[in-house]
Amino acid sequence: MSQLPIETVLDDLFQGITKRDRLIVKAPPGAGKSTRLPLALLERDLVAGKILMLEPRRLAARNIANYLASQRGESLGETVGLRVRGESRTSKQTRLEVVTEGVLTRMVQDDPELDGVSLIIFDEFHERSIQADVSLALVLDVQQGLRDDLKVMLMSATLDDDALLSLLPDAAVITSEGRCHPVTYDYMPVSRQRGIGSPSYESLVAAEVSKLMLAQSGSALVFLPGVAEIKRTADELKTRVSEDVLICPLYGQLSPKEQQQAIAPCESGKRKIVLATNIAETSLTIEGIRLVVDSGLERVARFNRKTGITRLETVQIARSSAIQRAGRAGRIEAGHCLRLYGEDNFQRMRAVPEPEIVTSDLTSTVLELAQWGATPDELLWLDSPPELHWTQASALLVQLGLLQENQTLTAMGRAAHAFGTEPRLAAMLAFAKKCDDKAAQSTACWLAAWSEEPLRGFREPDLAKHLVAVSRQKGNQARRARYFAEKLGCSLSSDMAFYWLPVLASVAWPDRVAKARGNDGRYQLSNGHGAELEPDHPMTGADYLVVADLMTVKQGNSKIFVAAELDISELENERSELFTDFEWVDWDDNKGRIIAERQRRLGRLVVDKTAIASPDQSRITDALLSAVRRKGLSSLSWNTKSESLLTRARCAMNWCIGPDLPDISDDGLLAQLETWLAPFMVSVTRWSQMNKIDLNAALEAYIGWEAAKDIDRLLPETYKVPTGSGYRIRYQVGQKPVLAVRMQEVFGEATSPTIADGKVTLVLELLSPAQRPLQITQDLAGFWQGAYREVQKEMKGRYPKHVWPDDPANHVATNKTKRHFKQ
DNA sequence: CTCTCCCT
Repeated sequence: MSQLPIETVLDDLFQGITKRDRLIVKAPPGAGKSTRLPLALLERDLVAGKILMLEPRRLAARNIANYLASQRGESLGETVGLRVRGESRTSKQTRLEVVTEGVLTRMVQDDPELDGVSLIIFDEFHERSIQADVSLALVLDVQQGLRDDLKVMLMSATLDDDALLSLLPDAAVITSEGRCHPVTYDYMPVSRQRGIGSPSYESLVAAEVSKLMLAQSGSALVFLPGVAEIKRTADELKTRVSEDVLICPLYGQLSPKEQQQAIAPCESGKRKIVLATNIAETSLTIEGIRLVVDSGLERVARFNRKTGITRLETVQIARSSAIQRAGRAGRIEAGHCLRLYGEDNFQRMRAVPEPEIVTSDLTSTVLELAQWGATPDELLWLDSPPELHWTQASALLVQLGLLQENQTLTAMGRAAHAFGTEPRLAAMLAFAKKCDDKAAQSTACWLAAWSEEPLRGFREPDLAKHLVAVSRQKGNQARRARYFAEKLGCSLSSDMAFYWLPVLASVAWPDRVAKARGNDGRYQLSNGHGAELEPDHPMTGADYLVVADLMTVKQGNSKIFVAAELDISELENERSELFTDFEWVDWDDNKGRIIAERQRRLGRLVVDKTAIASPDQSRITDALLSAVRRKGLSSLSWNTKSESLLTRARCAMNWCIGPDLPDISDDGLLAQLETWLAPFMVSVTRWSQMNKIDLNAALEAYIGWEAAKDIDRLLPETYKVPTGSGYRIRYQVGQKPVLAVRMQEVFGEATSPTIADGKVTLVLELLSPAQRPLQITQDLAGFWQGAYREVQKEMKGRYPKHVWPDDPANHVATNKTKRHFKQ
């Protein structure tokens, strides 16, 4: 085998690893970074302890580990080991462990000092999965605080150097060439009518693939966004290709054995078409591939903060992914890539994919960091987790009973973390463990296994039927159920505990308990959102459901796919922590009376209520205040005086009085109604009496008598012009104050008048004798000198009886005509 | 026409 490009930089790399603690290895596909590099590290014996190499996918981890072991003439589990979910192949001899991302996070959590580990390699770091970002943050924390001898290496094909270097300024950067045989390209834009989602999309893809197979030699790798597209394309292809062409689907939910079949070499004389998701985009060599067909699409999980639901979206891939996908064609010999989009489209793609941590549900991440005992601002991030997502995730963990308000784990939270599954399911399993009912525990295991990997294409609304079906399956779900059962110390049964099932589901999805809005299948979820059953759904009419699977649609109610009927009183018996008591008072506009009731609530749902017979005055005040809050400040009876005080106080805050005043913005006042408005409502019992409130007095009391006096002095309501008349100053928040006055009345004023101890200049709106606007100026002196001449000429013509002096700055002000003046 | 990937 000829020398790989990475060999030429190995010396730099060995030097880097001796001198620095952090390394960045940038190498395009074919350099040998995931294969030659780790072997070279083992051969050189540069690091004393174990090397961990992180791969983003199980399939990739398994293949690389197998390949590395075979290169050393060993079998897996000797020097080279593997650790992924559900499979651990290591021994005392093991010096290089290939692991997946979640496994690394677990290892760090279980042993923060990472005893015996000397080097951690993050392969394919450019993919920026949330797991890789989180485990890097933890590993860097370990390096800084506990293990200054630990080395970290980030390997990537395409990565924003600047961002990474500013995160790790002292890292050694090693750049390698790639090696790739030449690849030729064809572009074929697909019209919207035949594009993704249209019924003819897969037949178009299949036609192009079979044409390519006729025209070219070798096997093909086709990148499609998801399982549905893969299955339909496979069906279409069967009728179009000859029998010596194998059609091999490849995606994550297939069993390891099926996946292995898809990437294994063909029998001699045969060729194959691999239909893959982006599981095959990196770290995977498939025998005999020299043709690539790229749909240019992928599915990404996008968390909707409003509904708390993660939805899969089909989106255009990034340019870096398009390059990776095409590169698969040139691994063995010169290849060809057909892109099912235009070349201009390729140029317009975003350069690199958006990091998952920015768009994902952070519930698992918050739990992980709480277990670690750090807040996000104490760790290093390439992209910080967004604060709003973080707060929402924390709130969910609190609701699940895993986190305390102070962000530390509860006892149940610590127990849940040990289950190694997503927080909702972990909370449910921890609850099952405590409830000490074997049937409930078995059901909990099946529910967790189902939720991790639901049955695809099983159109069945009843959650119980899903679990029964899952319990009859062999494979991933059964293995996971057994794993959970071991943790709970229970045995698995395919009889579901029907009493417990809805309770368990409510523990996992407390935000998705649904209350009927009527008899027509419309429901309200405890998170406040609307959801509905399909028409003629057998559960229509049930008072309460717990929704295990639903889909948000762009507009209107979410669609409920899988649910269980719930007896709300049973949930109250088993998990009263989910419920809160609440005294609700409000003014009902339609009925024209106070509503006062004691409510039992689950999230936003009112599950029970009793009227409070004769509410006392403070309750009535509360009700009216909540009506004010709903209707806004403008619903109060403002008059000129109170409105003027409020506006002037707000202006004063901007100009001269500063932050001593309480928050008197609309939001600030609405938030403090109890403080400033309530004391003036002692005898108000109906909305119609609200107009009796002296808002001026209330505001004056709120901002303080001294401040109110200052405001009157600094921001007077009127301004006295030289004639002695006072005119109202127009105040508006965010704008300069305006004084409208007839021009003649300010003769004798040399410069623009000011207020607020001279800090603010009045804008003069100068009017004609007939009160028509003539000029607006903030600089009266300048006006007299300049533009006044023109105005004077015009005014002399139109109002000859009035005085229009040549030197207005020093003339006597007047509101009268010449005749009066002469007398 | 409901579903990428991953977790002691």
